[in-house]
Amino acid sequence: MLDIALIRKTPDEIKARLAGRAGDWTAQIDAVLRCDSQRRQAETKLQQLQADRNRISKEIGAKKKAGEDTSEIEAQVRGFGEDMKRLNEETTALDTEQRDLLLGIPNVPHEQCPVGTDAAANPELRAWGAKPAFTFQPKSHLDLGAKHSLFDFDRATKIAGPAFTCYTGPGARLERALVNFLLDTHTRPHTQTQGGGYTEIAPPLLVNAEALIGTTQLPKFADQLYHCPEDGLYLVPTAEVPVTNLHRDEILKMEQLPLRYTAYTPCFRREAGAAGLGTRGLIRMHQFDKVELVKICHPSQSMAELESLTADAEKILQALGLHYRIIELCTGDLGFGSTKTYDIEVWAPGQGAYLEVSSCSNFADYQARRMALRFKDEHGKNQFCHTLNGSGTALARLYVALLENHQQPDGSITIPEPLRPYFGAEKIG
RNA sequence: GGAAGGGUGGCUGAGUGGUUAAAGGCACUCGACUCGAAAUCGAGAGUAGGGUCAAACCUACCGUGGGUUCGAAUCCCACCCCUUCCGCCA
Repeated sequence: MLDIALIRKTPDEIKARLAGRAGDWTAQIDAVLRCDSQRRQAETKLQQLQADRNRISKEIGAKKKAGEDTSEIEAQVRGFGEDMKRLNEETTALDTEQRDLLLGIPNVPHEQCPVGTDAAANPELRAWGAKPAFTFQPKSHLDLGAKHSLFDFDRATKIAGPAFTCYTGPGARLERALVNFLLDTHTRPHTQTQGGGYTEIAPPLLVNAEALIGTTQLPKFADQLYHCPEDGLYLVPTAEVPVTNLHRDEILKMEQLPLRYTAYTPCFRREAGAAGLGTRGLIRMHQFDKVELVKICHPSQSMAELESLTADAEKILQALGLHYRIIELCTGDLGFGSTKTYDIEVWAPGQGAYLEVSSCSNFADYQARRMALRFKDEHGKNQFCHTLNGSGTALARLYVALLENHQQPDGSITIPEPLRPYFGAEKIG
């Protein structure tokens, strides 16, 4: 969430920076300012009363010890109780209201973020490789999967429902090979050209509400989450949630930064109201695998870390010989908590379209403030960390791109060189 | 799921309803002593909110939330977490 002190100090600047986003946030900012002023007023009154009571109560203690009569002074302070109770309820309510309001206000876009109203205004920053030239009409991954029995949508629908799949035989092995290849790539010792250096995490797949509030999925996007109400737990929509929250409510040492984590998890999303759900094969499903990259760093480093995070995700696509492009999200298309985001889109010839396989974002201190994630700076002061994350990469769509880009005229699929040790064969079919 | 025990600062560990402004110890920071260090001595040091140019200062925080009381770490209630044992279980 945004810093209330900053909103109080420069409300017009905050409003101006939020103006680039979808929706009008002016009223929301005014509401939080009004609430903040009422809250502080009530809080000051309450504290004044508490101070008086503490002083008098201490006097009573001293007098009793001295054997003096205290009935008069006790009667005097007895009346404090009701006023304090009322003021306490008032401040608690205002405090809750203020937090709720702040949780509902998105992050301010970074100054460098291109201004625009929707995805059409997202600039393409660069591309790698080129669309492969086929001497035949390239097939969709659905046809290729059916030909080689790589996955089974019908039976997955029978046992779970639509928009689920079941990988089978070599298809399941390919999925597993990709997971291992991605994790190995990100966790190997870091080098400037090859990336790496992330610590592998295998987190819980069910998380509590506090964790989801920390990374902004709650309270605003509750309808996208699978929920187990009896236990107060939610299925993770992305490893970002458990991994970023590892250090929630912690004060880290500056020397620990940056922390770089990678995690493979399945991701569960209700996709309520989403177009194309269950009709485009592996492209949009309720459950998909993903290898996530998460960084927690010093504020001065977050922009540089965003560049290297994106580069680390790109290396995967390069290693697999897949053409992709980098899109920067404009202010109107930016995610709720993000201040700057790059999307990586891989070419899928069977779809004739680019597919988003990674979204790399710098959240600055927005998530850190929500989860009280701080570090002690060189002056011994607590500062909020900056957090980042990006897919490295989403598996299902990478799988689509792999099949569709490396398909051969005879319908077989060539496995890219770096993946062969993991898959155990040079091709499928 | 059942039973018992326990949750106090960075760690450890006291704490009969009223100088708890949380003892003592360890670790830490600064200073003194020293050529330097160790030892010793002295001082300081938590988090959050309010307040201030900055301070001073005020308030809250002893697992969490309620309650009793003029006053709660301390008494009462509910819940959460940890440990051990039993049950169940990959």
